Amino acid sequence: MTKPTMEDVARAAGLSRALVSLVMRGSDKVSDSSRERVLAAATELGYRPNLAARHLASKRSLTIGLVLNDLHNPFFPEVADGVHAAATEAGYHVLLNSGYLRGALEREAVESFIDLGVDGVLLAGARIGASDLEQLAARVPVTVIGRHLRSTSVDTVNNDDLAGGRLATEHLIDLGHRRIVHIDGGQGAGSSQRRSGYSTAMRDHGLEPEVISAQFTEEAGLRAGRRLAGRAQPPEAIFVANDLAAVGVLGGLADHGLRVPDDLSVVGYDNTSLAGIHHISLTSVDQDRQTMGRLAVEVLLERIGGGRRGAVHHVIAPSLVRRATSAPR
Amino acid sequence: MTKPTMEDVARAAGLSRALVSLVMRGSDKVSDSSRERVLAAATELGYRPNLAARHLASKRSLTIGLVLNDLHNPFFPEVADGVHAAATEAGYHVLLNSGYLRGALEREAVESFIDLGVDGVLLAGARIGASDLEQLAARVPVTVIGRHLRSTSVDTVNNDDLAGGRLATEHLIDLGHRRIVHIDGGQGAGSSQRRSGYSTAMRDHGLEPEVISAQFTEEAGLRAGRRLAGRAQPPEAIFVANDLAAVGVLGGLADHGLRVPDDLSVVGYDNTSLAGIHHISLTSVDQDRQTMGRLAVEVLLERIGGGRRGAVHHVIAPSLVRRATSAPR
DNA sequence: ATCGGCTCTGACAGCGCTGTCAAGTGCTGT
DNA sequence: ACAGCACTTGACAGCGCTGTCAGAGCCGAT
Repeated sequence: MTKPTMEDVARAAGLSRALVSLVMRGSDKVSDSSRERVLAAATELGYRPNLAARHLASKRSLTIGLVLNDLHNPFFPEVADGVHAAATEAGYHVLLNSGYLRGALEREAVESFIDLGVDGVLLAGARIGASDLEQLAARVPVTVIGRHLRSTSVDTVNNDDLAGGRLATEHLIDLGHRRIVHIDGGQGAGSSQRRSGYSTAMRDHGLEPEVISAQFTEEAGLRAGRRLAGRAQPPEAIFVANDLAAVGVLGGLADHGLRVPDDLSVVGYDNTSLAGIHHISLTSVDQDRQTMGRLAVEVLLERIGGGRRGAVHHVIAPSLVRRATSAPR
Repeated sequence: MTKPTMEDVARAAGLSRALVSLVMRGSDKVSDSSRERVLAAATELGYRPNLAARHLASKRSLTIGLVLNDLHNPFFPEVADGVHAAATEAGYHVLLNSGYLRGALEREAVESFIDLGVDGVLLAGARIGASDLEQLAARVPVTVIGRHLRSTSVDTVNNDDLAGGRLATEHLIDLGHRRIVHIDGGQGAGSSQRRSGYSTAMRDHGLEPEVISAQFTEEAGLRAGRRLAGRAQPPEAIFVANDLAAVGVLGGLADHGLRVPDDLSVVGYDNTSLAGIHHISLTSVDQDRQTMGRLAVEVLLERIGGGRRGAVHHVIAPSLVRRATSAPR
């Protein structure tokens, strides 16, 4: 009933506790036959090393903590998939926590990871301020996903939001649209880069950019969509700063009887599961979140293991996924 | 740079290590002044108790593990919200992990929680087999959310799927529909109860039930929707076993030019964020997942603390949320 | 017979904390 | 002045493991 310890395994295998410890740590100084006997005894007893004790003694836990800023946002699960896959391959455990959209809870989540003794922390969509992040990085290796930072101690993994903004815009221009409006993401991560990608693409083609300021929420998109649909002359196309807001925009347009893509085209950003839903089928800019998650783990483990000093800032190229909401003029 | 220990705090406060330990454990045998000095020294040094050490010594961790079966399903985040809120109030930490939709990984997630020494495990939407769950429950307190089990050692928290199925069906009947089809969720949790809720409600009103078997996925809904839309005489209304599949159904109907709710009504189940999206606006049966999460924590803590023997099976009442996909005939 | 080389043992200290206990310390009331 | 009380101390064992080390045992090779 009580959990078996190393002692128990050693006794069952008829070998010493030290040897069992060596086997558990994967030492190569153990003969195959002994290893097998130990392993057999361990599975027999259902033995599993006590991580708390192991960590206490070894100062490392082979565990990394992943804090997702918002569980509700379909952006994050896929990042988590990538993180989980890469970490598992490297022999690390992943602990998850959510910031529940509040910076304070996010901090608390990170602190509790540190208390538990994780070897490193991954923050996806962090709300925590840049200076707090620096302080954090002094205590534990930190990698931030989905937020651009000019830090020398915090590694980051991002997609190229500038290129993504340009990509979306040029797609619409290629389709023959000229009056293209951008609904932006306010203070949201990557929002300003996406906006300037849009603006420069427009200007490069001799078009006048028009930005409507909003947020990364459905509600904000809905309002913006209604506003645009209510105009005497609605735009020919809209590039929205993320999928959630884009779906809101679709709703707002539908309220006014505007048909997508017959009357106008809409492009989103992030290519979340939402965009892929057949009933929505939103053309969107994809950032390969799975890869971002993997990359983040690699970078983090590098820092944990090698003690790299300088920060690494990875930027991956976005791509466009064409669906049913964008069509030629 | 290195993390401060109790020793350090004691020295800084000019008190003994034993006293610091008492303060950290919230003992009432400490004078207010000493308590304050200790606390002041602790915050000064940025001291945080090492959870691994604490757990090792005390045999309890004040931590519970929450395993979400699938991060991608919008059903779960809200459960997590409730769990987090209730656990925090009770002074417990919550560790999250995902089963990434695979039973084996789910098992692994639970095992790693146990290795870490959580005081109890919460499983939301567990894939793990019933007998495995029993075995698990012998090792650690377990509560399962969103799955009906007839266990004497595992507590459960569910919504009343039977009543929910009836609710959805009667709503459609009340609207004047008679040829109402149910698209079910196959082996999915609660699927069979929802199905029989539908069937009995139909029969109670002298109507003939018709069930199309599908799954809890958008893809399955899409196929079923297309199939129904292609009929010479499509049904007047469809009750779909969950929101994701219902959204698929909407897509399938739209493909065939059927308008919702003008040509037929659609009702989903779960009232996920998907249903609330304006552009979708799906009438759906709501299970109060936040409350379910809270309840699950209460039940779990009861078992952890009191050592209750028998199992508790909570069932909460679902409610209908009317939106734009259902209308009078 | 001797010498490594390999494998294994037993012992020990230590990780940071809990939990218990006998033995203080200082203060109060009488 | 002395008991009684509330608080504090120091000591110790222990949680399950790591990590290191001297040394034992056994093997084949020289």
